[in-house]
Amino acid sequence: MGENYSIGEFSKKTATTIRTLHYYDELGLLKPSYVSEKGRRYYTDKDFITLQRILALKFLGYSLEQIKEFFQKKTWDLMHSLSFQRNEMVQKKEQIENVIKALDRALHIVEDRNEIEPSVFITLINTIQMENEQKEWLKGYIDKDLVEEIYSLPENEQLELEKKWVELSTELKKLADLDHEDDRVQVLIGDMMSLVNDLTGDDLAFVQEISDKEVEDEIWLFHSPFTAEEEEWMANALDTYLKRKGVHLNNEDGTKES
Amino acid sequence: MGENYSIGEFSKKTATTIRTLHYYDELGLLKPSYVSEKGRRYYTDKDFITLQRILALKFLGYSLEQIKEFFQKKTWDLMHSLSFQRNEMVQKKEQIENVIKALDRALHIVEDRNEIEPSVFITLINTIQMENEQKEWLKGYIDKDLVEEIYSLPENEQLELEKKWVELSTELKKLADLDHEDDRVQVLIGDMMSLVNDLTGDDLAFVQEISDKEVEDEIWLFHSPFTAEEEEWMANALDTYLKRKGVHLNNEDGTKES
DNA sequence: ACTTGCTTCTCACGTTACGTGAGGATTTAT
DNA sequence: ATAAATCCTCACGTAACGTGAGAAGCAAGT
Repeated sequence: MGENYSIGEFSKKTATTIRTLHYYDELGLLKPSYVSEKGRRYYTDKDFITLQRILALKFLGYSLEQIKEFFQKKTWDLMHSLSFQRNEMVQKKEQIENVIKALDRALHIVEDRNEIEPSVFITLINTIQMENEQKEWLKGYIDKDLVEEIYSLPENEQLELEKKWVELSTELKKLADLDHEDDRVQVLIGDMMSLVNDLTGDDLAFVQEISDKEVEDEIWLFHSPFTAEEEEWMANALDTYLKRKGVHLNNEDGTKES
Repeated sequence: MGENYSIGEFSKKTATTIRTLHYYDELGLLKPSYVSEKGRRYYTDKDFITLQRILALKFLGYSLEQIKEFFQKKTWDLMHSLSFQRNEMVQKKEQIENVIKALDRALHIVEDRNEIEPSVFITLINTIQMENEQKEWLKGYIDKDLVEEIYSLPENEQLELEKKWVELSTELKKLADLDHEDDRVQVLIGDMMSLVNDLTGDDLAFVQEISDKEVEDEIWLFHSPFTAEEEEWMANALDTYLKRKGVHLNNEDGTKES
């Protein structure tokens, strides 16, 4: 009951390490009730209660420094303190949820194809990570409602789109040594475009718009998975594609039969 | 395009502090493409891509050390790595959710009564924190199904019970200088008992059972909000209560009218 | 050439809550 | 008394930078 425990006994009873008790002593958070002449620490039941307090507050996410203050201050606005702490924790939780979401999406894409281009992978993560910033950024370039629409896709459609995008990007990178007018390339470019169309409706022009914008002074928000050379190659391929498409459209508009 | 950026320019473009870039250089994570004779660092677009990779992986919760390894290793089991990371994050999330739950319950109790006995408060947090450990512990003493039943109460009932428990504990502590046979004390003890009854059905004996158990060698899992003296006082009050109740019960059993 | 002013450089200590020895003193058991 | 536990006090290590301190580099104006 009213016994004195050596630090070893006390640490076993409380499932706390000796080092931790030393540390709390050093901080002045929990001084043992009795210290022998030659410096040995002895704890009592009273100290146990103090330790419980410390552990409880630590569990709630307070730092040892804050706990020390609580112990010293007479007045402690519990209500305010608790709800503040709650906010902190909720934020942390949301942050973690974002990470989990990103991991899930990455996993979904990686699951069948165990190999993935690092650059494509990184771009994907960046896209997920900066979804919100990107939303704001994109709103500067295309219609706001459209942006909201893009990001309000149902979960699984989003996943499928991402998957397709990864596949196409990967394939395109593989073909980067072919001529940009090669049919295989043009097919992929076409697929890429129709993927974009799925998102943007039929506003093909928006692709051009975006690529023409000035971004000199801004922070580099994201980069494509393609190198500078690949980007140029793709730009050419895209030009070719649009030209042919234009012709094709004209054909359709003019004479229905080729 | 293919420019060289000073560390200041680069840090602005990438929204990364200079110190961070210094640090990554030191770790060998991101060495600037070019270093002048007198030690000035100059970065290029290639470095930007590397930085993006670092940031993306950091976002997913990897340490800089791990990221360094990823960069060095030829083979990188992405699938396994990602799902492992997912588990880690989910655990973290659950931990935080527990904390939030505890904060919510504490807030609910504190909300009207802005003042609360520290000892009562700590006990409450401990109770919440160690709910699972307690469940296992209690199962050693009372019926397992009963334990499950206690903890499977609907959310709001749980909250109300806790609230009542805090109120009663607080009131009891206030009356601790009165005689344990005082009627006001006995009323509170009665309330406490009926609260316990709400949880345990009519098994009054279980209170006795628990208090008689040996706990000498075990880790101290929890403590009551009462001091040693208060506990003795309460034990006496409880004795008195049970005795009177016994008489009363006998009365009821024997002669229905007093 | 000199001064002003801005940028960058390299130490190097501070942060948080302990973990992990090192080396010596003290207590307990035999 | 001697061996075996236990405990003591330094004191460095951790992760990812933040934050000066003091000195040097660099472009521009006088």
